Amino acid sequence: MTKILIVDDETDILDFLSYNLKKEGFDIYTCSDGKSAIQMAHQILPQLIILDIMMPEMDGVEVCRTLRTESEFDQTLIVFLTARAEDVSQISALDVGGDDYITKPIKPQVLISRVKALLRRQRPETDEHEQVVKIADLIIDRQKVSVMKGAELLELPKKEFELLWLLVSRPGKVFTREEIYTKIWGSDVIVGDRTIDVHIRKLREKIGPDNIKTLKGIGYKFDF
Amino acid sequence: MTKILIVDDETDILDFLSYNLKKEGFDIYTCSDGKSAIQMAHQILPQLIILDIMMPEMDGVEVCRTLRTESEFDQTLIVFLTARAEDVSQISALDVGGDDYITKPIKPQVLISRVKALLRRQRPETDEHEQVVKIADLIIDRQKVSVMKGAELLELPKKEFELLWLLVSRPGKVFTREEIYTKIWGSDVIVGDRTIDVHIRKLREKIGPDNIKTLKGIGYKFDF
DNA sequence: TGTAAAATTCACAATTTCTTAATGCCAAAA
DNA sequence: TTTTGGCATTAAGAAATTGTGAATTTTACA
Repeated sequence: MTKILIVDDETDILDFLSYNLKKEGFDIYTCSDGKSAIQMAHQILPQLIILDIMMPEMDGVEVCRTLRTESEFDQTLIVFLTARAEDVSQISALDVGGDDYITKPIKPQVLISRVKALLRRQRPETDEHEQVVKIADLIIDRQKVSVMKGAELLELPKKEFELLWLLVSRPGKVFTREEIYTKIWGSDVIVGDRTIDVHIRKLREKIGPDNIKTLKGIGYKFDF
Repeated sequence: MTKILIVDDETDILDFLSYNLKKEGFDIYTCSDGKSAIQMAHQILPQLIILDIMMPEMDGVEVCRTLRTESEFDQTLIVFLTARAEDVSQISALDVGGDDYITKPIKPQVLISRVKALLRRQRPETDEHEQVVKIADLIIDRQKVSVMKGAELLELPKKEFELLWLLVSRPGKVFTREEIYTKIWGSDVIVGDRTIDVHIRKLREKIGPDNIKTLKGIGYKFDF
């Protein structure tokens, strides 16, 4: 079931959103301030977080920024609630790692279709806790750290596996070198420019040359 | 898995309790004030709640009283944390519907045995894991702590057996060293870097070299 | 309390994986 | 056509990780 965490200091809005989304079959969690939101997010690990921008103490943008520094929330969708369409904070909100925003007053239909659209965009099979991804002619098992290519079993070394897992986590998405560095090596490790190329090459050697595409000057993506 | 909600305004204590209980395999949720505690309790529906009595705004006794008015929490165990054994609030705490109390300073052993005792009282029977596993050319019997390899009977020493049992409990899954440590030694025991290797080696000596696979930088798995 | 088995440690050896550096290749820009 | 920027390829050696035999410490229990 899709878990959604809603954060707003106004109880009315919390109730309103909860009601409408529960009706659609989502698993709703609520919370009324930024600090608890972060705590809860860690425990719930929701697929989507709806964040009011205007909140006392810690506002939505701040919460988002905090969550986005943690790799745990890489895949978590974050939607902002904002009072007026013209609000400048919308821009900074999306800058900070938000995926979308919804303006008040909220129409249930708009809310629901936005939420569904976002979730649809999200990788369908790889449900946060999902440990097996089937894509192209590959079955990638996170727990077994193994890849089946057709009937053949591949055992990739750690870095290669992580790289593949990253690319496959969002098929079609282009990962910049920067992203790949920070996610696989961590931002404090410094490695040369060719390191990623080499790993990409080894992956291609093993899983075939067609699935991993190079976009010159931009990055790599997994295509299928 | 048993869910435990811990409520305390002091982060140190929260961390301390979380750490010790997680180590025992409980599913831990935390929260630092009474109001959020009630909100979370509804969403998590934990089997047990550990409540600090002294908290700003809404104290533990108050939280307990509130929860006890709802039938949803009839079966929920509530344990109070209190600073001194003589604290009069203990009495009112238990009056109010608490199941037990623990006094600070908290000793991990006391904490754990209290919690387990309460849960044991609660839960009549837990169906244990399968006791005999047949895999590859092995028949592994948990109760007898013995392994048949073909027609040959092996009697493995405790640690070796536990390690084999762990690996075999999820064939194919890679267990990191970290996992192996915490599951077999417990995260508070410190053993050297080569200890696992040595046990793996002894296992391989006895059950044959092919079934236990090393994934460098990741861990070990049982393959078949 | 003595003793044997079990568990752990240690110092290296053996492997595997990762990174780099040098060079080639290609397409787009000058 | 030449230059240039960016990626691919390769092989080599660094670095990280695991394996091993023997020694040492612990533990279980007679």
